[in-house]
Amino acid sequence: MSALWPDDPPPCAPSGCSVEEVVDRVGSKWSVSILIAASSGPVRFTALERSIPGISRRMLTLTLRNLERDGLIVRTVFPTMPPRVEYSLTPMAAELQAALVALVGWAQRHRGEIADARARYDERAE
Amino acid sequence: MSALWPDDPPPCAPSGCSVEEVVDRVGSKWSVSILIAASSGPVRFTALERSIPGISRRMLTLTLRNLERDGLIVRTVFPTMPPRVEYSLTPMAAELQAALVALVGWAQRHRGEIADARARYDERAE
DNA sequence: CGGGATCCCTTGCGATACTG
DNA sequence: CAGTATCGCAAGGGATCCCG
Repeated sequence: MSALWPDDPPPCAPSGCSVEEVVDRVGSKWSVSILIAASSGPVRFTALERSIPGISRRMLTLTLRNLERDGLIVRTVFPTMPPRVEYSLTPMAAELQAALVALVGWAQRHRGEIADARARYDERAE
Repeated sequence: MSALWPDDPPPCAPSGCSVEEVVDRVGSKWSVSILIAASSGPVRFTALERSIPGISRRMLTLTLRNLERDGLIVRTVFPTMPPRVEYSLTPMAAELQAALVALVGWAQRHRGEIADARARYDERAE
């Protein structure tokens, strides 16, 4: 077998690149918002809806279902009247929090820098 | 002004939630792969293409343009024949690396757990 | 309160072909 | 080598209405 080309970057990770898995899981528009909003303990549906500006009922439901499917969120139904449903993070998702917080922190620190870069790029292209 | 509802989770972050900005920037299908592949120093177009399995020429170009626009990647053209173009991370992107690596590490550690959760969820729904 | 069902439009993205 | 151009589909996601 031939050796890898010397100037090629390593293929993302040893033994199979799971980068796309991350993006598929966390890259949907609302996943990160929901995971962060749910990190402060069990949260109800409506509370989530209020704390995430701009999200539609439909996308909140869909994203919650996907997160539940992936084992990141636990859905608990209290059969009361009116119904009460609580969402909370699994231990696996709690572990993810640190990375997510780092990511959001980075975005906030460099928000202005990015905006400037965009403006310059767009102006230059006009 | 009324106080926030006590049981509402905090709105993602103090002073404006930039969570969606992060996701928009990093959440596109190939961004993370490219950023990681480019972290080992200046990389040429073709080298990137080889090290990211499954990416199309079109998406590589488009994603690189977006990353350049956001100030995450610098594009350097050497006017030789044949042409030679190198891509490298900006300091801002280098700072992002740590968070990205953490994210990928998390995905790899929990890959099996997630697959299991999915299988159980799907079986239960059938 | 916590959703599900539909409609519909925008976009991401792959495939393919052409170029300096 | 390092792209650009065009086509076309399928998924993502918003709006709206309905329901137990």
